[in-house]
Amino acid sequence: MSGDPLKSILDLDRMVHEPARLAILTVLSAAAEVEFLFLLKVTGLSKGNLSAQTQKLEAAGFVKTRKAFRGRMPVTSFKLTAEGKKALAAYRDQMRTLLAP
Amino acid sequence: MSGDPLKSILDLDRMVHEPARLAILTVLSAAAEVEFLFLLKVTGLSKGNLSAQTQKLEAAGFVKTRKAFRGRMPVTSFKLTAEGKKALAAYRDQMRTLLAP
DNA sequence: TAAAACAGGTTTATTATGTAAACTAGTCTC
DNA sequence: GAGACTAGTTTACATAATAAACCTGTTTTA
Repeated sequence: MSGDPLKSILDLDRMVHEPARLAILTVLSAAAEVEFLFLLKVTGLSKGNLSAQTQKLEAAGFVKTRKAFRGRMPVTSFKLTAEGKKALAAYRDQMRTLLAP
Repeated sequence: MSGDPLKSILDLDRMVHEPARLAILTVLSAAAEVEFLFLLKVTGLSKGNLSAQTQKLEAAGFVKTRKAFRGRMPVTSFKLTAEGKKALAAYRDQMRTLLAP
């Protein structure tokens, strides 16, 4: 199924591979929906970085953003799309293969 | 032994994490010493990129470069240093931990 | 109720980084 | 000895991540 496992390293999905985004995706993969401030705490990213990275993930089609209000305060929530789940699963498979030998 | 596995994603060693270098290190970890042109073929990197990345790995202390001649032609060879082996092993451990849950 | 402090983010600006294209020094071939 | 080739290196460019500053609205406090 797979080609050369070594050259496949160069094909790693950079959108997933970047540590900040990998952390975000990992959290999202474990819960149905997650709020901005929760992500902020569990990942330890800065607000600016978290905002930028989630926007990139959304632009890539891996994450769906939902904006709402709780009382009068804004709340932004994220969830993985089907495509995002697929991409993360593929990345994990590739990484496992690389770590195996 | 480890702290929060999520936040540890952000501590991934970037010198190892970069795909081009991860490919190089992976090859080096499987052989005592490896030549430039061999690396070029098995990794599929461009010459310029391979040269740049091996120099970074050397500057980081992960790789030792040896320059010699075969006949009259230059041959550049690389091998992992003890520090390089340690860094790669640590990276693999971290990645395995992240993929486990 | 005006001012100050805070919440929840976003935008802009600054670095750093990876990558490719062009170059170099020397060798081989015709 | 002119041109092509080998084995790389250097430079220049384009992306990218990160931090700092900013913004809109809300709550607190004096």
